Amino acid sequence: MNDRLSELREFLGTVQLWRGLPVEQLNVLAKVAIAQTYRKGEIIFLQGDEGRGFFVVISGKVKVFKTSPEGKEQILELFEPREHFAEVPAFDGQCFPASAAALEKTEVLFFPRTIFLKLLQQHPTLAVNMLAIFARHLRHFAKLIEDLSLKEVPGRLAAYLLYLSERQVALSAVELDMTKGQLAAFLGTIPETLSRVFAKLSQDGLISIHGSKISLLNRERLAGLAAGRKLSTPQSTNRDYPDR
Amino acid sequence: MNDRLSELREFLGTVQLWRGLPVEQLNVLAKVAIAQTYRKGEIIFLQGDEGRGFFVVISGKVKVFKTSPEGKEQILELFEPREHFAEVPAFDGQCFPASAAALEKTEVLFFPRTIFLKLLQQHPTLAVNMLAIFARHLRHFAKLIEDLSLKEVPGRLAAYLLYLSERQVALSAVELDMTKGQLAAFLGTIPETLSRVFAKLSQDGLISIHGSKISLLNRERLAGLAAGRKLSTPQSTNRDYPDR
DNA sequence: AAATTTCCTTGACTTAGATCAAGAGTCTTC
DNA sequence: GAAGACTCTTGATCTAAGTCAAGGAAATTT
Repeated sequence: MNDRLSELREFLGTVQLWRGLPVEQLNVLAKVAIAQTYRKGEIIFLQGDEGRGFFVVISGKVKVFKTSPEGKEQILELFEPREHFAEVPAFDGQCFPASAAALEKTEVLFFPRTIFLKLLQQHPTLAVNMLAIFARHLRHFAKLIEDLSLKEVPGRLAAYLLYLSERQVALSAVELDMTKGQLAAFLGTIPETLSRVFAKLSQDGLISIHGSKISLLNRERLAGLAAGRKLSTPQSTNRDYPDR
Repeated sequence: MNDRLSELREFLGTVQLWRGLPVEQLNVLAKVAIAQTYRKGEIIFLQGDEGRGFFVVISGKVKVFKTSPEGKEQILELFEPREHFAEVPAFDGQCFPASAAALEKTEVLFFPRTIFLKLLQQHPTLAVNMLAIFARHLRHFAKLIEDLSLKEVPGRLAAYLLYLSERQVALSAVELDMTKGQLAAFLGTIPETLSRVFAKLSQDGLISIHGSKISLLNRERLAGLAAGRKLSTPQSTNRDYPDR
């Protein structure tokens, strides 16, 4: 067993989807995996392309997104090392329902659909892993639909900031994990609007901004916004439930 | 084997999820299924409720939806006889990510989570059925996100009318399968706006309306709208590509 | 470190679509 | 079949957010 292969096998063992797979199978996967490198901004696949397989991120960051004819973009999900994307087309053999591009220099492993399907049949545990992954995506999409349809941009931003502050350890400041332009596309808006909303929340004393570091000054009111309540008059600060 | 049980078993055999399940298992399912009836408008569960199991529609129609604090509603999916919903909470045991209500008098079968999980472990084919179902939902949600974020209401309506005309046999007229009010919530808007958009498309000669029957007069331009192009000046009718 | 590109912000303006309100149809149901 | 209750339509108005344009701040390249 040469070095590169065993290193690869070790990496594959840490990927959600393959959890519980015997070592021999990981070795098989390590052999059939096709390594690909993408430069910043490069397209990995386009919506409508034939879905020949799926991808695991080794390093870098990938966005899966939709675009309108006018050029507006909606990011569906972001993927970081050890995460995988495009499992649905790999599973059902239909075309990619969205496009994917590298947000920075990115290495991925590509797995052809055939191998994936064979493994899925042989190892029922894989199907359960897959179900867990699909279930997570479904919950995420349901949340995104709710945000787009029922919340305004300030609410979506507030929800995202609170989500970040849960994920990150830091006390009351969060660090944006993408550019503001990308965040705009993620929240279903455009950079100009996001910029204005940042300014508004800052003015109203809910946050303060230092580049990509955002301090959350009033979690109650941020949570209110995130729950769909409109930004109310400041009045007494720090009330538990701002008026609707 | 009494009559009601065998009838139930036969019905269960026609449900996607249980496809390929041996007859003995269908009998087990028929025994544990809990029949429930809901009146028109009645709530089946609310977003946030504990997900104790999932549902198969026997008769009637169910909407799964989200609501904003202000009362606006977004329908995520509609379910008709033989279809099932709330599989995700049944699988992962977390709370319902949306609410469900009966649109008319509806009979459902409820299956407790425990039985569902046991069967899933014993019959790997079920996991594959489930994956196919989840994959379909994911594609549907991705489409809905695209519509909400990147298309305007006329485009969403045009896409829906074309979808109906594919599904229904009729030549150039389609019959709406829900009230216009429900359609509005399905398309991410409100009845007033939908009504105006119907009027606009009718004025521009793309459709003609007779109650819930809609004739599609110009599929090319409807398809253009659905693809995200703006409604252009009528000029010469029936051009393949209206100017953007 | 200067230069070039990318990213972000701000201002003035436009617009799609929501809100509020009032009628007009339609369908139940008593 | 009259009464009541939904459902749909239309008008007037409002507003969140998109568009267009320009300047400034960062970051990357050479």
